[in-house]
Amino acid sequence: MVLKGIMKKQATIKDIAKRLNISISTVSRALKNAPDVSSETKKAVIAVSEELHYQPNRLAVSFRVKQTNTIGVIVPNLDYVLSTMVKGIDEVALEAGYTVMVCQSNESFGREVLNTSRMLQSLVDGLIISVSSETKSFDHIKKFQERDLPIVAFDRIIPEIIAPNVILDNEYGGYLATMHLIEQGYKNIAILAGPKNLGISNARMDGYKKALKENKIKVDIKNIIHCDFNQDYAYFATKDLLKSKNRPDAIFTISDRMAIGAMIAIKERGLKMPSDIGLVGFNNEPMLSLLTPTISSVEQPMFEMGKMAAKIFIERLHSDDHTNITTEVLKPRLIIRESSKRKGGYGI
Amino acid sequence: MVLKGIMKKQATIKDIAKRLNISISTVSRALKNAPDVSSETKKAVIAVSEELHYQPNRLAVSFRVKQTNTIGVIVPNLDYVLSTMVKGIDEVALEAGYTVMVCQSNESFGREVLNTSRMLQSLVDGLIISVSSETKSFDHIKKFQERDLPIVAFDRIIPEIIAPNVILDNEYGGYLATMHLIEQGYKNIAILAGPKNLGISNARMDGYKKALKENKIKVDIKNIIHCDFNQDYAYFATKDLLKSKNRPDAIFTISDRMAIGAMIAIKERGLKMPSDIGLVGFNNEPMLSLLTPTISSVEQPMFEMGKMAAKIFIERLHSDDHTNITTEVLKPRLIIRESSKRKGGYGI
DNA sequence: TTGTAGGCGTTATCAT
DNA sequence: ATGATAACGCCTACAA
Repeated sequence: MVLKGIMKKQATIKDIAKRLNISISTVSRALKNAPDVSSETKKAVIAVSEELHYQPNRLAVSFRVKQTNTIGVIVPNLDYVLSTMVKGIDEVALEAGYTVMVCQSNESFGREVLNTSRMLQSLVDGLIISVSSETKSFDHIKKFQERDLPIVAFDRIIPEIIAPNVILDNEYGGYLATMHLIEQGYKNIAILAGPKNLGISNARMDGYKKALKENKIKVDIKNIIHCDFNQDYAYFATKDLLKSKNRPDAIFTISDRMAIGAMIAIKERGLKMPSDIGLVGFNNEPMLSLLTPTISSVEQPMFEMGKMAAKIFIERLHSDDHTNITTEVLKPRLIIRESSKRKGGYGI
Repeated sequence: MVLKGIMKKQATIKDIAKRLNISISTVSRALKNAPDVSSETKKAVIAVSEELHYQPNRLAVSFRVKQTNTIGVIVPNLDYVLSTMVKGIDEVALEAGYTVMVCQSNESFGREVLNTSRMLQSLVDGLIISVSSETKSFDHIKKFQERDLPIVAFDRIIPEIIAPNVILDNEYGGYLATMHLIEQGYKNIAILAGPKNLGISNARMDGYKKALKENKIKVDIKNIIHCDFNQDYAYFATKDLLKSKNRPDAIFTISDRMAIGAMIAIKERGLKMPSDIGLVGFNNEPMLSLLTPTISSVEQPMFEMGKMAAKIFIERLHSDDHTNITTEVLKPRLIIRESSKRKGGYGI
């Protein structure tokens, strides 16, 4: 039951110094290629350090300089969209010499708080976070600010007083999808939205409403269904929708999982896509092109968003000015497939 | 361009000591509830530490005790299977008070080496890894051993001299799938295997061969196709297979992505599943039940595997005995769906 | 160009 | 029960 430490002791600058009969400060300087060290000593130091397989003790350095070169990343989960975004973060961070530490909150506020506090206990230089759906208070995030550690929020927005955001233009996404359905001749378009208070959901719905209004189509409240981000809920909601007297002739779901649920209900009802009813999802998960019919969807620039978040983060890390809090908004694009395309033209 | 440190200085045990006019050693002891501190001082220390919002500086502690309470996890990517496994690791680690640091190698050996070396530079207490497909040499992993840091490999096996493994019984998975196809009356069963030297692939193929032999079916080398773990390769391979004179009447693919590729080729050829040809995949990704027809697949206990890996890791961390290197083998199960079920009976 | 010395926050080994 | 002090590995004024 004894916790174990390091056995084969790592060489330290002390060892190098001893070997060369010089002081540790000289070694330290030589190792970081300081200008005021003679090239001979430098060479000697390098040689010995290699011979001894010297590796700087990052813990000691971090402790000393109060910087870990580690970025904390917290995400609600690692689904297709988020794991791709994380890959983008990784990409930029690694290149900039930072290590990324990924934690999942599992959409739980408690877990998120736990993660932040662990990270805060000195292991990270800042935080890139996509908050859990439960997160309504941001005290745990503000704690980073109090220590002047940069924060960047991505995917899901948080109040701008707190941190810069990198998000998708969700309204535009909803607008794109709805406009497309209208162009294809659908008249009675329903939306499966997410929970009522979720920003992402409302934004996509706003785009939906905007498109309808622009086309002088009245927004029918019966066509707006709030349900969980979940295939089963979407299935039942769609089932109900299709039973109603004036059933919709198209459905826009704000996630692909919901689109799947809707699709199943549509098929059960014996309706054909796109002729009887149109369907557009959101996220463009790869499986959509494998289904019958293939399903149209709004695609996010996931990888780009991750890269952008990391880029902004690192900029802030290297700057003293933390006042200019910006919100970076990336544009989605629509991928048109069979489920919604009933006119000729140039869909993809 | 100035790197920033911590602004609002965190309280330290020194501050607490000063406030109470006692020594820092007493504070340190009180804080960790040592038996030889009077309960009064203890109480006082706790009170002040709360008032000052004292948080131990983990960096200092880690530096001092040479232990970070962080587990490094390296995976080739964060696809469905691996991200679920990571969730399992997370689960156990968090509960045990460890923080998990996840890095992706992107199936690149170089990236994997970089990740390990960064982690090794003192930030982690050990490593849980699923090696990249490029990884043939294990020196970078052995370095952990040299420092006596525990390693656990999961999902993809590495030589047992190096570390304990938590893997799936891949042979049994291949056996299950093939037996099922035989039971369903298929006679000429092909396998889309992975690259020739990949352990996982060979094991699944061994199971395939075993099932055939048990049923006195000759293993036909023309029915064994090696191709990349990839939808497109599988598509072309299947296309070729179906063109051959004596075309197979069933295909077992060692991944679901490959099954998709095969499915597309089968449909193009105008063959029906399961009547004309049977198909079984591997991994049981959720989308399989959404396809037409739904596709049978071998399911791994992903979450369990993650938990198991973390459990073993933590056991080793707390034990001095590192000699007993075991390989933990978990059993997969077969999920039978439409693509392979042409007899009655109790499939799922 | 090089060396000396102090300190980062904590733990642990001595004393007292 | 408590205190003084050294040490962990490294960096960085300051001094020489």
